[in-house]
Amino acid sequence: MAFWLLKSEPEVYSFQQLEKEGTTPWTGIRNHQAKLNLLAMRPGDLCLYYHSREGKEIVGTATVQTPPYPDPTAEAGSPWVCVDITAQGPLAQPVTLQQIKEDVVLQTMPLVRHTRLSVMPITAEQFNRVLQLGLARAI
DNA sequence: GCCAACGTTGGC
DNA sequence: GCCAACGTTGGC
Repeated sequence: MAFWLLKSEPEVYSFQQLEKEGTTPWTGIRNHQAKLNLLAMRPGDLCLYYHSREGKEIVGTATVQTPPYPDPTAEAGSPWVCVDITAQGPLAQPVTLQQIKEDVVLQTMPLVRHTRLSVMPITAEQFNRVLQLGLARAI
């Protein structure tokens, strides 16, 4: 099983929206590196859901439902793909970009250096570290 | 709102 | 095939 981080601008498509819909096709990826990452996804893989710009924090987790398939929002014959993802659950406490930058385990995620990559692989250790930080409740 | 990073486009 | 111009993303 593999672990991923997905980025979305909450004003475009938020984690709350994903929770409401349950499952959604993760379409519209038009970057070749991100596409390669989508192609490596398999059903059952686990994803962290990051809100870029408004938020700048990891807010929840999702699971990959399908293998990669041609993105229906792309021109026929184009190389772009998508997968269906399902909301799993929100973090009790979002993990902020600042926390990520300060954490020895998390600061090596591509999110920090490759700020424009929207689908990126992470390690099991990083996934678990975010869950651990996300369990802490704010006072 | 600004700007850095970076991908894409188009002229040559 | 090079590179300047331009558009987009996303942190600050």
